[in-house]
This record gives sequence, C-alpha cells and structure tokens, in this order.
Amino acid sequence: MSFDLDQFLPYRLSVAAARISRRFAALYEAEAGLTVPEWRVLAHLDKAGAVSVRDITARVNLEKSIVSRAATRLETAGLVRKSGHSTDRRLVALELTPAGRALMQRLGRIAEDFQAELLAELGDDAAVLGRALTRLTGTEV
Amino acid sequence: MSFDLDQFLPYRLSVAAARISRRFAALYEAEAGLTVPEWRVLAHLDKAGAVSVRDITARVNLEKSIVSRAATRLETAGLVRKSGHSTDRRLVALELTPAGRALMQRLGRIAEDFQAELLAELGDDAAVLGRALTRLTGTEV
DNA sequence: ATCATACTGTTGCATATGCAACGATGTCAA
DNA sequence: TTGACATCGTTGCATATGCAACAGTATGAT
Repeated sequence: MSFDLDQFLPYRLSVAAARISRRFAALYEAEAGLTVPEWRVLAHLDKAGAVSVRDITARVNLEKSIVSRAATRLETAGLVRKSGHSTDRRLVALELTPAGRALMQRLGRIAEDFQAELLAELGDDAAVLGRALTRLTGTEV
Repeated sequence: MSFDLDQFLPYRLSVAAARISRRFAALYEAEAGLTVPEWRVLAHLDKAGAVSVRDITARVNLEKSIVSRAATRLETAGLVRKSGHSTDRRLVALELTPAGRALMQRLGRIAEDFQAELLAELGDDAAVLGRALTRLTGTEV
C-alpha cells in the first residue's frame, strides 16, 4: 500500500497551523495590517518590556533578521521605539510606544476571544492538545 | 494582566508545525533535496496516479501557482511527467516517472518511520491530537 | 594595553510565496 | 453557430524568507 499524506502528522500539523493562522490574521487585519512576525514581536514586547532583538529571537521562534526587519517596520509605524542599551552598546533596546501599547490592548482582546473560540471548538480535547504540542515542540515552550 | 503569547494556540501550533517540518526535512534532505510543496506533490501523485494541477491544489492545501512551479521543477528533475489530458485540453495530466516512484518508495519509508517516532513521543495523546487537528482543520481533512 | 575571538544587529542576495493578470480552452444559452 | 462567461495552468510582480557576510562592539588571555 502506498503512503498516505492525509494521515501524516507533519502535514496535518502544517495545514492546521496555516488555517488557524489565516483565521486569526483575518481578525486583526481590520485592526492593524500586521505580518505574523510583527504580531509576535509586538506581543512579546507587550509582556517583556524593553528587550533586545536577540531576546525576542530566542523567545518567539523567529530568525534574527526577521525580528530585525519587523522591528524596523514597527518603528516606522510608530508602534515601537528603539534605543541603545546603556552598558552594552551592541544591543538595541526595543519597547512599545504608547500607540503600540494601545494597539496591543485591542489585539490582546481579539486574541483572547479567538483563543476562547478555538477552545470551544476543541472541547475536552483542548488540554491534551496543549500537552501534545508541548511534547512535539521539545522541552522549552 | 497582559497577553501571553506562549499560551496562544495559533502561535503554539505554528511553532510545533515548523519544528516538526524541519525535523522531517532534515531526514529526507539526504535522500532528495525537496521543498515542502515538491514533497507534497510527489506524495499525492504516488497515491492518486495521473491527476491535474487543480486536483493536487485541492487535495494538498497549496496554491495552484505553487503546485504549478513545483511540478515544473519535479519534471525537470525527471521525477514527474506532464502530458495533456485526452478530452479537456486545459488540463495537464501529471504522473510519476519510474524514478519518481522509486524515490517515493524510499521517502514513504522514511516518512512512516518518522511518523512512528512522533507517535512514540506522543504516547497516549496521539489519538486525541489527531482528533483535535481534524476539528481545527474544519470538516475535510 | 593589545590582540584574537565571540557576539549583536543589519543588510545583500538568492529563492519562495501570494495574488492578480493572462492566453488558451471549454461550456452553455440564444 | 455564435458569443458571453467560466475554468485551467502559467507567468509577472511585489513581498517575505533563510542564510551568509559584514561593521561595530565586547571579552578575555597574555
């Protein structure tokens, strides 16, 4: 018997992730036309305060070049402020502007509503899905 | 309290899918340097026989332009043969060459081994994960 | 103090993607 | 039959990505 792509976990994960990402992107599209990297950087800055590109790279699973470019675009859009690190001058300190914080306030609500929607669709399976994703992703989340 | 990206399902799904895809790509990298679209087209042709670009597009969740270009590359590599459809001349009939079939034989085995590895990592959660992915992906798998 | 080495963030470049034309072909009603 | 309209696969173009190089800065041994 031949190989069945429809039962192949990497394929199914990839399709599911792409669909969910699209659904979510459609929701915040009206609020702000962000790319996925821009959204991740924004969300991380909201939680972490002033951090470097390297920190973001490590925490949100993105290439440093992608983080760098996303940060530049967000700065141009007035959502993020770049400044130099006090002691280590190689580092850039990124932080949200008031406009960035205001936007994340709205996006955070949208994201939480969407999360609730997904959890409702998943019902009892939600907890196990979470555990499975943790296992698949490796030790660190 | 602020929004937590690490608990956000679209993010976690996306990260997990990317990691697993990388792991799998590393496995078949040695066997054949395929892109993900090329791999999907190959796998579908192996199961479906002679089909059109449109059929593949519908079945493997890829843009038609991506399928078209992947098919062209696979043809250049001697893995796929393109021919005209007998009655509807708009359609292209794609099918594996003997070399393509031979490659899929090897890749299918690699994929099944990898699947088994993933299932082992997931343990009891595998079944629930499958069901959750089906729910998230919508009605059709 | 000096030098080799490592690290940070940006940029260049090749490639992949998404979307909208486009030419070619097919369908269907009048 | 003709002509309006739909469909198929390809291609052009703008943008996003991944990787390697790069300049600037820090670190640590001598």
